[in-house]
Amino acid sequence: MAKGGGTYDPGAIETEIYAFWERGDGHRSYFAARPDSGRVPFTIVIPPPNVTGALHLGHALNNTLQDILIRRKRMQGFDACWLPGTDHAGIATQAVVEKRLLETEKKTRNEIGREALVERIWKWKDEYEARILGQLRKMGCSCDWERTRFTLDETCARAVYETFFRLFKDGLIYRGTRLVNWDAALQTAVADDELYHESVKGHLWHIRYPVADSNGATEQRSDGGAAPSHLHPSTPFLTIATTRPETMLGDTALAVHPDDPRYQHLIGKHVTLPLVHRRIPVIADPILVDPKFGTGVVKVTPAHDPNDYECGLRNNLPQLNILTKDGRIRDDDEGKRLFGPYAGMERYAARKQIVKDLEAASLLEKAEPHEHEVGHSDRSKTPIEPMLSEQWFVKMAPLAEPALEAVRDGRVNFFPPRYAKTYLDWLGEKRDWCVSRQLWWGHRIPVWSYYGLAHQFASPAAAIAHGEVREKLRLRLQTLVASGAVAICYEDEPIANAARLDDREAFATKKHRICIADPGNSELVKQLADAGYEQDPDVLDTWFSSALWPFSTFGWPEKNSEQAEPPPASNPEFAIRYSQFAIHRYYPTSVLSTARDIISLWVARMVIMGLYNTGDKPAGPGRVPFSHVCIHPVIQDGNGRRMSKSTGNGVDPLDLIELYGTDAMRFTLASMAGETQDLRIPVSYHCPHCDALTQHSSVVPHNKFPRDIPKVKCKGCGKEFATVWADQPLKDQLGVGLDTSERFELGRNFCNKLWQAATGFVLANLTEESNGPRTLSRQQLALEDRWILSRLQACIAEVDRRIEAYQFSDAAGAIYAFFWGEFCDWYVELVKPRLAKKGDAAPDQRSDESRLVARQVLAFVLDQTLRLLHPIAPFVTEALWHRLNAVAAWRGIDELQEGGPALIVAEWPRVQSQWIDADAELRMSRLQDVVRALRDVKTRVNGIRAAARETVIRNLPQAVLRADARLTAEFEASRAALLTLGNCDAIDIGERLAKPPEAASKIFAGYELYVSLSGLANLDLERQRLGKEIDETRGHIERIGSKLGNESYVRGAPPAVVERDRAKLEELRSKLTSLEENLAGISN
RNA sequence: GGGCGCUUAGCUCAGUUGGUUAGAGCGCAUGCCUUACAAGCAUGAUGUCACAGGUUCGAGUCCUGUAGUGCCCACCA
Repeated sequence: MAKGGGTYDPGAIETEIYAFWERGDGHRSYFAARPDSGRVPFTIVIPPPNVTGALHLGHALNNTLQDILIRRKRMQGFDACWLPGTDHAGIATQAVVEKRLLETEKKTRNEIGREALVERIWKWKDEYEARILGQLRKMGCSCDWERTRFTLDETCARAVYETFFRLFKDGLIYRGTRLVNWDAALQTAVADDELYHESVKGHLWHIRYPVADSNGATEQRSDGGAAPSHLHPSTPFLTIATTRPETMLGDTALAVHPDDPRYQHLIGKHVTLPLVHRRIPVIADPILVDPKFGTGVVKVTPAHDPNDYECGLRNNLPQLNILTKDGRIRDDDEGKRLFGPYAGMERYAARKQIVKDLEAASLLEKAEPHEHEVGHSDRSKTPIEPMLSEQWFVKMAPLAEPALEAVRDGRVNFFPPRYAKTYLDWLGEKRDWCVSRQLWWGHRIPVWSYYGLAHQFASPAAAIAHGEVREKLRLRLQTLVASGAVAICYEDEPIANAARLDDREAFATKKHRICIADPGNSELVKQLADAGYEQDPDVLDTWFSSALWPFSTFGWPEKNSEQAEPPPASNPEFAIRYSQFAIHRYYPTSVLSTARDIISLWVARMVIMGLYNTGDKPAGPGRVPFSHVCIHPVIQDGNGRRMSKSTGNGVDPLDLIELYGTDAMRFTLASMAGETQDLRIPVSYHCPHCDALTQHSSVVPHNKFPRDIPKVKCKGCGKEFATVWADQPLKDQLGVGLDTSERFELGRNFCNKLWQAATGFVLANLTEESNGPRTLSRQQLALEDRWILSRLQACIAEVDRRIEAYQFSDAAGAIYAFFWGEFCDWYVELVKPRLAKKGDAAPDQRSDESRLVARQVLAFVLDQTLRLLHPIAPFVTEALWHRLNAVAAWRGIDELQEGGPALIVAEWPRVQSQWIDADAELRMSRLQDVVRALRDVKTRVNGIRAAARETVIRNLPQAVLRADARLTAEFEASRAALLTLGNCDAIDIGERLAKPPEAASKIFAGYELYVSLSGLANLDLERQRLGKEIDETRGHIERIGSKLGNESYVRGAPPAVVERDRAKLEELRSKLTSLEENLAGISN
């Protein structure tokens, strides 16, 4: 082969190989699950990526790991089912589409309306879903594409509505008030994760609240001590501090700590709310109040502060909302009455005015400048207001307990196990789950409300007609409730059974809500609308549908889902649905792979819903959705920040694939995916103009919005270019800088090494002669054959053990070390002489036999390596598999096996213990010692010669290897290898050989190597080296000696350890003697 | 503030129940186009295992504390 004959080019084969897999066996894709195969299923559902944008490196990692698991199980003969899909991601997606709408058309969602907005979001979803699924394909993911789901598609929606209905019927869903983050600009609630905090310069205002029960007299403390200084003797007051003075309008109490001696006498008394003169009580609350902070008095505004809200609940305080939806002080009747002059004012204007008025009334003690973090809406960039609103909740207490139990009793296991704590701690709080969101993008809550007799009818006839419509509905509802298609809830009474509907009067007058199991029943929906019902405008939390993902995707609650028997072949349509919705087969899934940050948001809720839904009966004890949860590390950038799109430091895996190849990316990610540490990957931009690298995201501020960094300035040429996250026009205009990181060279180099070794050596040596392989016995194998086969068994065992434990980096490392460090570096080099053909110089003695055996071992080891590596690096291994099949269809040692048409479905390697060979490994390690020693001597000789401007030598002329009789025979058998690999022209091997003059030496346990340096190099460096080694050896002897001299060590340590140290000491002493002799021998 | 990790070579990280002289990749140094591979080969150098105590015959490993760092959760009137 020509020198420098090209490197592995992944781009050339990846597309073709992926198409090959998708074509499959001509009947079905190799990726498709085979529910009719009779094999044991192995299922993974993908954590559905958000359709907000493209995937980044974090997704690449997670999906690589899942593909590793699924591909290995497929090869092990399981019916592997990896279900792909995407998540509608509620607010996140709606927000990006609204943002774009505003940017491109200057319109708000209210201007275009609910339907039009939702339509646009669907378009966005189609675009990004396609991009995401395309990325997964490029990454080589072997998903069963026929099963691709979307959390908002019809199949998933059915499960959502069914679940909501069951919860509703079981009384596990209720309406409650909750503080939400209110965006007054967009007039919507925003989720916690859509907030960002920004430091705002404000003031801490200290306000005096006069004590109201004092009759103007000095309050006496119960212990008779002096009043605190801030209690004015004539008009006592309490001072509070606040950053939002306008919220005082909503105060319904002041709180002090119950043990605070300063305020004991005031607990239970009242103060007057300044300016608006409302009496509010002074209460004691040990949770809200820290007596050491500030004045130890806190104003309580339950309707506008989360802590105050909790305090209000504890103390039965009224919740007084002071704000309108657009951020003004309320000016409805109650607002006018309570807030007087401030009613109707914009919130910040009100703040200003209130401060001014307090000052005027001498109730403002002081105003300190104060910088604090204020929550802002990611979408409008305005400060959010905590505001009370009515929401839907799921009761967690009864649901959480079984889910806790499932982890405690080991039905669900976390890997690494420490993450079980995260899960248990969070679920243990059993906090009710707010499932409603004030959005348009999502599953609309399937509840219709009737608000009693609110209708104004145009005429008496219309009223009568309406009554008839309602009566008809009532009768129908009775049937529907009885059949379990509808559930009804009267005001405060959670569940009404069908009998309640007998009460026509109540039905006509009372507020009630109707939850229907199938909101797709348009005829019923219309009937409800006609009868004066309104559907709840909100949608469900996106995690609600995510929680159902392990079974909603398989068609639950499809009827056939509980049937275990296959459908009759005579009904093809049913057979397809059966196959598609094979929940009986693929649920519970086998393993879930995800990052740790959504253990509570997602993992816990899947367990809850799985247990709740998948029992034999509705709401019966169900099955856990997976038995293993694999928590993989988080990818960080070079500065240790979590990699994500929103932080602006995300990396598109396609960039890395373009630069390094898919297998290289996957192998590198797998190599880095350890159990304890997150992966830090410094990334740079590859300038499209000048190829220079610019550090990635080194200056992106964490909290600033927008976080997008679509433009980057090149450090090399100074030109600007776009990042992959930029919009297309910008990309076209500036060119796109690809993300890159030299970390991925590890994988690229390994893939190249595999490719070169396989095509350039193994396959090249298999092409000639066509004798097929035959079964071989141990006697026919050379030392290196036995050794590499033994090492191969160790590698297989290690890879198995590591993948089973989700220790991916160790699995990748084991293959790397075996193939590169043992097979390529040693076996290939050892076997080269045996492959020399007749007529070549210096053919091996046993040429024919030996050559054929070597070829067979080469083919077999490559075969096994390709199988082992395939889950991690699927493309290059599959490509080589086909090439190997072409030249050696049958492979094996003592048992032959045909390669098979596709590696993706080839059998996973098994450890064959008959090839584990400790003797060969020991002999080989001695051979390696001698070879390394010879190379070392040569390198040092050449170092001296180069320094002296002499030509370097290619080979050492002569070496002497002194060993006992047994080892002499052993080395004699490997003489050729010693000479070739040790770059040595001649070697004497024997028991009592004379040490050559002026010799460099290496001392091993039981054998010594000498190389005369006469005429090659001066001896100074060898003397130095020996001196150093002697020092080291003496130090070592001293350490072990003193250890063994310590009686308590000899008594306390295990005998085997002591024995080993004794032997070691003996060995070191003899080594020291030799070293000293050698040094003396070359000293003047 | 609570919880969970991390701190080992210049960089990124391994290091199993405590037990030989603490390892890998990259980088570095030297020499090599040795007929698979320069994305390569060979050889070599590089460590106060964050710090301070403790347990032990023996600590990178176990315990306590300190400092730094990252993530998750809760967030201070």
